[in-house]
Amino acid sequence: MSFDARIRAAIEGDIRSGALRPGDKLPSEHELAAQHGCARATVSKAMAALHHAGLIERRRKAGSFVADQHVHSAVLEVPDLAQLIEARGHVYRWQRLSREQDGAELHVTGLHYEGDTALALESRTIAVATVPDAMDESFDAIAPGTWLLAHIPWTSARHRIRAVGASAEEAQALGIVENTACLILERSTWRADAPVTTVRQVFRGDLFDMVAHFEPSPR
Amino acid sequence: MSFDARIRAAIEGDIRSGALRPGDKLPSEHELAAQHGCARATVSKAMAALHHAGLIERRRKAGSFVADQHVHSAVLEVPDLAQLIEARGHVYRWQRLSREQDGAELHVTGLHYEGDTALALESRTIAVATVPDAMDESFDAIAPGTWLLAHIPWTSARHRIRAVGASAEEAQALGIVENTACLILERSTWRADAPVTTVRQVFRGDLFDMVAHFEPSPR
DNA sequence: CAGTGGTCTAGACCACGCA
DNA sequence: GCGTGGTCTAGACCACTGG
Repeated sequence: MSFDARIRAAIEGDIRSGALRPGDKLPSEHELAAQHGCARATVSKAMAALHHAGLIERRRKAGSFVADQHVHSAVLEVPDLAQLIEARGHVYRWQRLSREQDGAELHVTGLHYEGDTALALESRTIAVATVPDAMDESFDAIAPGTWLLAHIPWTSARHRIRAVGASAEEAQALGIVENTACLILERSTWRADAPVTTVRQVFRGDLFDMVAHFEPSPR
Repeated sequence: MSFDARIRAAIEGDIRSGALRPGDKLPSEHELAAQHGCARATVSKAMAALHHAGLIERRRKAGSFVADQHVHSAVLEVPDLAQLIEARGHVYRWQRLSREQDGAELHVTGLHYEGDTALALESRTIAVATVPDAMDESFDAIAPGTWLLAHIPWTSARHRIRAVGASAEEAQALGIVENTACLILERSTWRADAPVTTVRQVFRGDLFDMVAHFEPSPR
């Protein structure tokens, strides 16, 4: 194991086991370098990684300290529906319901099927100004999300997750009783501050959930 | 700006703007060092950061490449209810409903209030073996989650998010109609592989949602 | 002011994996 | 083989900030 990994593992272990508690002061980079018999640059790299991972706080002149606990963020797995459904051993299918152009916006709705069951209802708006190629696409055979992933460069996104009773229209499309609890995922996506797409997916609450992990460790 | 940040910004900008597309090859560390007039170690640090952020892939002998897009994870903000409610300008209150010890497990249920409205029903199990101090705590005035944050060292956690219609008991506790759509957050927490606590929180769907951000950039 | 982290250099050696 | 990234060294200077 590299010095880098060894130093990180040693400190992370002390924090996890409780030997080091939040607020405790760590040795200086100089001391750690001497202890481990390596150069300060190597210690610096390890400490930077621990800092980046949120395990420690660092202050010039004062030193490095074990960070306070903060269970307030987790890595959410945003599902790629085709992948998710096939991983479950079922057949994925996209059925387009509508496609309308309204000025600079393209509106597409459709259903994501897991086998013969409608799992999610999607309504999407695509900003034609940012993704002009979308105008030439029918989205008849390919889901807009899949198509967009392959056609637009990097983006940032904001997700909102809620629980809502299905409306009459939503219930009918999904083949469930009105007012059944559904998980709503709304996602807005940007490319360098230009809006790309906004999507609302209504999932059958009885068939779908989301999972998120919180790992305070640096991978 | 440091060389490190300058190099990262240059490459990230090219990726974001679309000048560099997924799969494109980046210059070698040697070339980048020459281009920017700095040492290879500095380039290496910048590239390692871009790799860690998921923007590039690196293969020995082959070189570095712009990574494929993958919108499949996001940072979920797991709410600290007291903070969240006070940020909304309301008064937060915890009301314990029950506390029972069952062998090595401590079971606590209660309500999280936003002003006079019950926002969430919580049922929690605490592993006494991992957190013995919990036996001396009534959880009458302080929510178990808040208490645990201050009393246990670092943990990992798994979250599951679902939409479910409220059961009769849940509906009564929350003051809503049975079968109303609710957001369920289940969280299990560990300390170094030892279970700490499992909690199930039932949120009123009409009053609560969760937000997550996806940022492909390094911070 | 003195000690800390933050950054950088100009080398070096190694492991990997493509040609 | 040989170019690539991965890691490391033994220095150095600077910026910040706490005592």
